[in-house]
Amino acid sequence: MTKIRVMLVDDQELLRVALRTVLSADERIEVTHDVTNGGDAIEVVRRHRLDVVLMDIRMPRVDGVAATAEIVRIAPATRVLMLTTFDDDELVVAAIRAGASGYLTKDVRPAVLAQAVCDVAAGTSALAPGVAATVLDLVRQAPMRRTAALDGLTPREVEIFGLLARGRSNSEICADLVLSENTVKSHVKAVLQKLGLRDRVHAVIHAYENGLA
Amino acid sequence: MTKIRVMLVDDQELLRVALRTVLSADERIEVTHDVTNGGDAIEVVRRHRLDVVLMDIRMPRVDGVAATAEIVRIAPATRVLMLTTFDDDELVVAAIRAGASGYLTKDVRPAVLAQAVCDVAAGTSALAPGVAATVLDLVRQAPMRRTAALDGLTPREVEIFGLLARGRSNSEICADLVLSENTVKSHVKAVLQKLGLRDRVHAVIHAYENGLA
DNA sequence: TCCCGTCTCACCCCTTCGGGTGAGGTCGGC
DNA sequence: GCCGACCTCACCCGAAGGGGTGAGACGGGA
Repeated sequence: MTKIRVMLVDDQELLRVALRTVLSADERIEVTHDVTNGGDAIEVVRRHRLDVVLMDIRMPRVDGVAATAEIVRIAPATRVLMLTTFDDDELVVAAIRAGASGYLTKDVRPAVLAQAVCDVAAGTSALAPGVAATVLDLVRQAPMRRTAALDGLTPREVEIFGLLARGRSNSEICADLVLSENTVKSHVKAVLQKLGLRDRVHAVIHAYENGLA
Repeated sequence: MTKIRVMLVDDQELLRVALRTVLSADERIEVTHDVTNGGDAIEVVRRHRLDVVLMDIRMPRVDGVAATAEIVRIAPATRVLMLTTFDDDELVVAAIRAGASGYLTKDVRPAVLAQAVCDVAAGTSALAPGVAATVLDLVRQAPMRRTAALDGLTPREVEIFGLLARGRSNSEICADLVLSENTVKSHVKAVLQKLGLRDRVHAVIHAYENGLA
């Protein structure tokens, strides 16, 4: 049986050594490469066949998430296992969306780490317990990216948009905000125009697609 | 230090014995109860303080998902760890939504099981590798519950609903389906009426809220 | 066979909506 | 003080949407 070919990607020399020691102790695993940043990792993936890339999410130059996206693009068969010092919600989601097969925190116990590498190599996934909770929460209540797909809107318009997204009619909005219907119509018009939306129906779609609902 | 109080819920005697043996071998864990169905489990939770409920998802009478929902309702501090023979996508999601803190398959290795019990007792979560993949997929591409929040709609109406959800106007729909606008309006009216929706805006909301978009 | 559900279409009516235009008031920065 | 952004409101218009009603055609099940 051939060993699982693993590359380590971490800017910390000490940690790379530690990981190499831990993983090499497992007879199923062979650490074949060892680089310090995402850019180099991508180069290695381009030139060699790898089973698992164990990557720190925070690194100089090309960060872990970007590197992951590129790696899964050029080598779909190669699994990426994210490694981080803490379970940051946003990074977890970003990493998963980028195509990572797992997400572990660095306080993971050696045996678990080795097992996780084997798991992802086998095509399954691995989540650290602390991370799993985060991910489960996301499944429970659809994720909401609070970014501004509301660019250029004034505060009042954002408020109007929120009501539009909830399906309120103009007359309801004017009741909600104690405004004249004409004013509401003005705001709605401004919102649609600024966001380039055809009508309130598309405003609702826009809201959901951008996680504002 | 007090031990983690665990209840086993499984209709298979043999498995309960096995679980009890495995878990009792861990000094952090104490198996305090042992029942054969969801209804009994709920009763026990009502009367006793438990840390973790280890529950089979498939059981006669009250199934695991329903029991989980009830347990987390009446005892939010009690964690439910789902146990199943295979990782069924739908059940995983149902269990998570019901409030389960983890989901393991029965082929889990004893040490991992014990650790998982401790993990969820500590407030984190546990996912079997095979299950983790399923859950990650759900995070990657927004989950879609293909269940019928479309109850009572005819095939044609479902089709119309799909277009409504995408923000198509009546005239666009009539072009899409090669129908007269009057016909489209008839269908739209039927859809809104059957689903109890006020207008197409609410149809869009309905679609997103039920994962049909 | 008849009936019912479905799909199709028509016509009328009224409300809602979106676009256009204009305008008065407030507030903060230059 | 002036200008600009913002909030407020008004009026008009035409298009789109939703409610009501009715009806012809088709097909499958009782």
